[in-house]
Amino acid sequence: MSQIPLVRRSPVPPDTCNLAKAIDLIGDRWTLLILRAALYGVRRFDDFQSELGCPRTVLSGRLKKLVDAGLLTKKPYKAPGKRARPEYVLSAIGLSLRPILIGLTQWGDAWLGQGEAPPISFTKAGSKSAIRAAFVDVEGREVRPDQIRPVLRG
Amino acid sequence: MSQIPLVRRSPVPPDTCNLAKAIDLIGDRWTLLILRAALYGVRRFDDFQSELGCPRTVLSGRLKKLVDAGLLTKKPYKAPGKRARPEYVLSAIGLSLRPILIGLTQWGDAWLGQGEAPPISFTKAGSKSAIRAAFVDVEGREVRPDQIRPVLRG
DNA sequence: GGGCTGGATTTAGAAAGCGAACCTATCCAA
DNA sequence: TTGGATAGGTTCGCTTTCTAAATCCAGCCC
Repeated sequence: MSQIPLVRRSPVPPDTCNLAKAIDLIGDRWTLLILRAALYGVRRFDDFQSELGCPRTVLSGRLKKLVDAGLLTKKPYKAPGKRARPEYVLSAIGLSLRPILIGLTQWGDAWLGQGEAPPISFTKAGSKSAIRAAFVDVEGREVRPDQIRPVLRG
Repeated sequence: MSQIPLVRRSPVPPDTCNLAKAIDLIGDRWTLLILRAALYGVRRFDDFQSELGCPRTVLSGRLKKLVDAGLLTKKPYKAPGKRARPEYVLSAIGLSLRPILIGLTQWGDAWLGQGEAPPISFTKAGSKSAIRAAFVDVEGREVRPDQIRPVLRG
């Protein structure tokens, strides 16, 4: 079980913590659902809207925020015979959230799935066995959770 | 860059997706900040409150939700000469979110840290070199992001 | 008993969420 | 050239949630 030792305060105050900053930026229901859809390949306003079922005003605001933050890039596309419209494409910053959201998916599969087989899983290209989120050292070897030690700077 | 192919709809509708369920449960600012603090070892109502600076009513509600969902366990503690009070301790379910939040921390360090050295990092016990969140196959060997393939059930 | 302390609830005003209707620019067809 | 269809986005009221501050409540101490 490896209990975490009791503290009265976290070692990194929230206002200098990059986790807290990340939570500020993407830590709300609609933003996370937008990123989920984007990572599956959704790119267009109305597709997001019908996927999420959220108010258009909220969607519009969230997309703007994500573009401003650099997670999404707004670029025009043009279907033949249609007018040009903007498309919201994940940038490298946004794409790099993929492991985190896959990790959260697997966490949900394990604990919230009510025993059902997960609707989606992930494998290594050319293999059939599942992969999972974990920690690795510099050489890419797994580090088990009880081996993890936080190190404060300074 | 490996662009994600355009889709009009995600392959897993949000209402059967365990990622969406996870987002519903923990995908809000305060809940995530509570879990962050809990993973650092914070356990008590007032400590959470002064750590987060959130309204006590919100904190009380969120703690209840997390206890109901089984991420936190409420158990009494007693400081000598004080009355017994509840403590909110992470369960195995809650603890298993650690890789995800560390992953998000490192994502924030990489993209939101404005070039500053991260205030906290993580190493393997007995080592000095940093570890990072990644994917591994069944044998515990790293799988690089471009090697990941989603597989739909059925 | 009376103060102290740490959890937790009440209340009233501020902010964000919500659904539906509307606006706007472009392409196509008549 | 006018009219409709379409996709992106805004405006408008209404409801819910968030917030801050005060209050409550149960023990433990003296």
